[in-house]
Amino acid sequence: MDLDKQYNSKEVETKWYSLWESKGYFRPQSDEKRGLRARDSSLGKVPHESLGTSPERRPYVIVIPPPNVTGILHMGHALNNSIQDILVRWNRMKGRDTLWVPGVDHAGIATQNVVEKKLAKEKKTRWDLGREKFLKEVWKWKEEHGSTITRQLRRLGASCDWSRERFTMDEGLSKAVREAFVTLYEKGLIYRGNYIINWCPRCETALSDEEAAHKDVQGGLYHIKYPCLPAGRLSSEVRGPYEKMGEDHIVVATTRPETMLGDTAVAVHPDDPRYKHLIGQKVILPLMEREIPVIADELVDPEFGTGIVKVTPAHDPNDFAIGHRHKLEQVNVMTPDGKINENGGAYKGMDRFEARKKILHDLEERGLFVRRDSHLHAVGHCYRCDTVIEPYLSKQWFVKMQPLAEKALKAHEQGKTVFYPDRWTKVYTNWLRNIRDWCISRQIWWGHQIPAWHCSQCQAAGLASRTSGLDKREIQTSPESRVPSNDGIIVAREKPGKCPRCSSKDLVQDPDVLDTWFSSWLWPFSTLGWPEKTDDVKKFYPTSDLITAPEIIFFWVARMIMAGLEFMGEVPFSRIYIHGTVRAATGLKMSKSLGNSIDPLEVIEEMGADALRYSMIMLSSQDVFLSREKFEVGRNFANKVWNACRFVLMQIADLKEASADPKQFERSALSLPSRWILSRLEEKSAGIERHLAQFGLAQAATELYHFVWDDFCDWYIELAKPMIQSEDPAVKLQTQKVLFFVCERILRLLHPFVPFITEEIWQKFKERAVDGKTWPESIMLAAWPHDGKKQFHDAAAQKAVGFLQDAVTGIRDLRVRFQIAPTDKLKAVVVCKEKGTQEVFKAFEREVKTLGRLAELQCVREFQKKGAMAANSFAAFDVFISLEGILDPEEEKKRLQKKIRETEQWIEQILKKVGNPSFAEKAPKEILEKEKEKLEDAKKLLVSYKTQLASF
RNA sequence: GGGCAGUUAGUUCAGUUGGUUAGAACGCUUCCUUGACAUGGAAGAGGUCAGAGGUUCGACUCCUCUACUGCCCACCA
Repeated sequence: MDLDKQYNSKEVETKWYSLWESKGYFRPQSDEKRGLRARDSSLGKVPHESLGTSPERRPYVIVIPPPNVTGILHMGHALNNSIQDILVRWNRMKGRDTLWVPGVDHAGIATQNVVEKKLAKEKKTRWDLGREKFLKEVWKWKEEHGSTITRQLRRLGASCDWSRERFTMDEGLSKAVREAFVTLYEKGLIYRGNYIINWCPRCETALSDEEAAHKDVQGGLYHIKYPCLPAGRLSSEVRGPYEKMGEDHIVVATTRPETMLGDTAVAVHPDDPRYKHLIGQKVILPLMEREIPVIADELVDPEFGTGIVKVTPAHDPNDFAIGHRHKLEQVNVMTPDGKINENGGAYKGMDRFEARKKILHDLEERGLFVRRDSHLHAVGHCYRCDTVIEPYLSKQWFVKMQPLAEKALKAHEQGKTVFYPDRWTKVYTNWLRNIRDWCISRQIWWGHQIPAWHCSQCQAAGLASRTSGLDKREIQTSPESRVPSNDGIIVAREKPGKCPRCSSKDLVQDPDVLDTWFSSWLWPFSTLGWPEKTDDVKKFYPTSDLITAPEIIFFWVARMIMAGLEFMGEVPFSRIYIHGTVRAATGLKMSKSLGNSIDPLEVIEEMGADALRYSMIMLSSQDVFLSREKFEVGRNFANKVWNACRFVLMQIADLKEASADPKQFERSALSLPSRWILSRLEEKSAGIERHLAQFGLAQAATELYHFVWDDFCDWYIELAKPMIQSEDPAVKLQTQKVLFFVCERILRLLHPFVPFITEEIWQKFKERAVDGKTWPESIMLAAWPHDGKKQFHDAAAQKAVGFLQDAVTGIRDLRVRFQIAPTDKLKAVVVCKEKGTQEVFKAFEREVKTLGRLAELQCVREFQKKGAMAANSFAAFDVFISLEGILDPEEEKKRLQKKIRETEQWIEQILKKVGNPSFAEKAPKEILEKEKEKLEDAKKLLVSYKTQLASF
């Protein structure tokens, strides 16, 4: 019946989570076939309030950011999912139908890398296995390891509907991907083109702009001489000019010398007076000994470097653009794995960085190397493997983003998407306004293969573009327009039987797969069954809130909104809560590679999931800086709650009428402390509700923490102790009832934050209650205990308990100050003029005596000194204790004088404020009143101090 | 280069639309193994609210500038 002395978090957590899940509590209420959470059935009916006080009738739905299948739960996830779970549990308790769809994405590149690494240990590559076998390996890996993170989410207490768990490679979601791709293609929003993209030579795949992480790198800016070619002096002496070049050269500056092998021009600014005469001339590209023209382009910044740029259209996005304008040849000098190819002459086969060294060396030998400046510049790195990205010309699939972004912007203008906190709105809209096309093809195998088929017949017939092979990303010598090209390509939802043009059956599917985000951006509706017209789609789309970290706004949030608008005609969610980033105490991002990460699972093992959750939430008002000790706050709090409830259960052992019904209380029958705690409870519930409604989880958690610890444990329970000992059985009974009532409500308020411990305790409360059989089976199905009513509000009780707290604190202060042993029972005198205050102390005699450990408490109107006494003064009263033989009068005088000085200063300050004529004129009345009250209080205090001082 | 945050007690942070003598947690000092809890209780010390101006009767709060820290974005070779 009673709680164990020690809270066993591990046991409790496993017990309740499996019960909740097996009973189907995580499923939406509307899944009626399960017969669960039926409000009106005798099982689920809550006696004290009706469930469903929420005016919101739509279901509460959130989409979990799919964690990556290769990942494990890190602190960022723990925070994110704690927040989501709190919101879901809170809304569920408010009676809303709730749905939380969990799942993971297939993390194309990351997962493939993991499996390839495994193969590498057996000295095998994916090519050795071939596509089909390799994919089998990946699936096998996924079956074995892919559920780690979802298991960990359970440990955290996440109340996801696991029966609806999804994976981006599921058949249903794959179908959604194909549908989305084909639809966009048919609308002309997907095209295939030859562009400079971010290429990872290690993963050998294209990356989107978002997947290229730019980092500042201290590199070199190399100055290199390109010999000029005077007209008429050309091919005969190719090598000759180098030696006697004299002034006949120009100097270009570059950070990537190895790309010079692919230079097809040199550019200057058209208005640069230094170089105007060169435009139209030719220079020799050293090492390759090619003749290349000097052209003029606005893009060149005359201020940077030498003002002359080498143009490599196949290896730099700017140069690509310049090359496009000037119809330059594009010479690709690199292989997909970052080596120099056959276009690189003597450097063929060298690694790009090795080639750089060799080229610089060779240039130096020929006297063409001028100098190296140290240069800090941003270099793209693969976000998965951190390899330096190579801007690379290749044929890829793209999504035309502008039309999609415009819809999203319009929706935002109509107020359909709101960011919390508001400042992220600008980040979001700026990105949308400057959006660039999205490269969605990846040259890997793990993922959704692009639903496009190439007809060999058509391509052979020359109808096709210059694509000759599928796997070779060969050089394209002329830029293509961004118009979708149908040549030899058939895009379809399923594999076509034959080519619609030539009826050939020789069709080969495009080997590329889609960017993982191309499936993730459909998540809010693909997980509900789209493109099928399922009941779930109808009922749960659009969803309610999206909770995520800032780094994912572009990757995911913006794209989901665009997809929602495009495919569903409606934004996928209207509120977007961006929470802080979890960092190590040093301020760095937590990451395993830095060795500064804290494993949430370890924290759960050590302190419990509730402790982890509560600590994180309390810290989450902005970026969360973590260290192990920070979790002690939550652990200590959980322990406090446990023990307070244990105490309550012990105190009500003989209580027969324990109930959660608020109607059982008649104010006139209640003691002041009981009236006070009920009033506070109501007040705090409202505050917590207010905070939760606008994602103020940290404030809500902090407010609850202090209410439970300070108000309930430190004061109410302490006040209740003497009341329970009361000889008046009515007082005792009433106190027991209030203890039970308030504590049960606290459990419900706490439940969204600390689900496990509250369930464990609440079940004991349910056993104890007379009407326990009519309570719901689980606290997670109980009603949220705030209904907006103000039935317990009690200003008088709050004021009275305020006096009591002051008096007790005042006495305790005196005890400590004069080092009086706790066992010494003192005599104390309260001096107060107002009758109301006197009555309060008369009513509180027993309580003050207990809490202040007094033998005797007197309450008088006028102060009469009897021997050595010391006092603490408050505006409404003074409290004295006798200190025969302990008090040092001189010390006490000094202290009083100091107090008097302080109080005088305070009064002066107020007078200055109130005395200002403009203040009286302009300040609001309430403020004026407040200031006057303050002044009164200060004056009373001053009188007290002076009276005391005079008595010495 | 552009943008956005932050700067409050020894440390980590609160501080709601300007209006209590600026708060909490941890740490620190003193005391307490009083039958819910030492993962506890009581009391206390500790702050020119980054700096400089401005608006105002009144600024931690609003505005401007400066300094430092952090984050995001950006094609300057």
